[in-house]
Amino acid sequence: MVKEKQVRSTAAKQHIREILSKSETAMSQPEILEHSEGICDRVTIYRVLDRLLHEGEIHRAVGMDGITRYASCRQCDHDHGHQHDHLHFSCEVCGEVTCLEKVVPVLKLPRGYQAREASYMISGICPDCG
Amino acid sequence: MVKEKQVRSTAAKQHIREILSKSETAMSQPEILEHSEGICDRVTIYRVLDRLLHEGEIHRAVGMDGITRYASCRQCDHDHGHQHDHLHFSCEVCGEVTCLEKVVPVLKLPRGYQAREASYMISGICPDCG
DNA sequence: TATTTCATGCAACTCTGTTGCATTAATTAC
DNA sequence: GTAATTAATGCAACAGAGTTGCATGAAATA
Repeated sequence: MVKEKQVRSTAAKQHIREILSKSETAMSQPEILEHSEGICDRVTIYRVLDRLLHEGEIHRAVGMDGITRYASCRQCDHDHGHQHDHLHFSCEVCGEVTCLEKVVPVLKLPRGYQAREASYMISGICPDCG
Repeated sequence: MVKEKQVRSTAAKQHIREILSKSETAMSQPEILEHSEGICDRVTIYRVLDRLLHEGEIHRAVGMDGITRYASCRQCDHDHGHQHDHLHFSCEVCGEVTCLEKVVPVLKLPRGYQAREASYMISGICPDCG
């Protein structure tokens, strides 16, 4: 019998969830920290993000700069396997990373490879900066 | 008149180029350092990789771990714009990142976005570890 | 061979992300 | 409501990728 770790609702978690759900762009830990008004430590932010990630409330994408950014799940299809395989765009001018939830790359993984997580990132110039 | 910076051939550059061309997988700076037999400093490796990247000899992909890995250009199509938009697979067991040069994701970037570099990464379990 | 200019080594640094541990707070059972 | 349980937090310290400044060394060119 495996004991499931119970999910606890805390102030930090609610706060971070709200920051992400209000954001138009995917946010990194430092960006979240800026908007958190000192509600918690930066380590806590990392840990809350991990939990939200595992609980399926948010997804992440790694930018060309190697920084992980998080975004809440919106248009993703929870009924069909809960995939977050849409494209992300990283602007080289303003630095913002945007979820392009409607753009889902099509590909065929060769035999033998088992996919668990995808990160599709294109960097360039976004409409606002172009 | 803009003076082009001349391309110089050095021992470190040749060595690193050879390491990458012999590798079956995309390599990070620490991995290259391990195979470099102390031929040069780790900072030099970063700088050489930057040069090879700009000269179009190699391409890079950022893994889910946020680490940048480099691979030499082989099957990429130099005659048609020199794109390195193939898929990369990051194994969660052995940690290796492989170029799947034959798998090129198909997508349509929305109007207004200008692409300059792409990084398509799927993590999971590779055929050797599955 | 001398000159020019690029490449290298070294040290120090920045930044993202992680870990250990003692303390605090949310659940649960009573 | 209160005590017991266990997860969450804060803090400090750490790890590792990647960068920068500067003096030195080594290609390429004439």
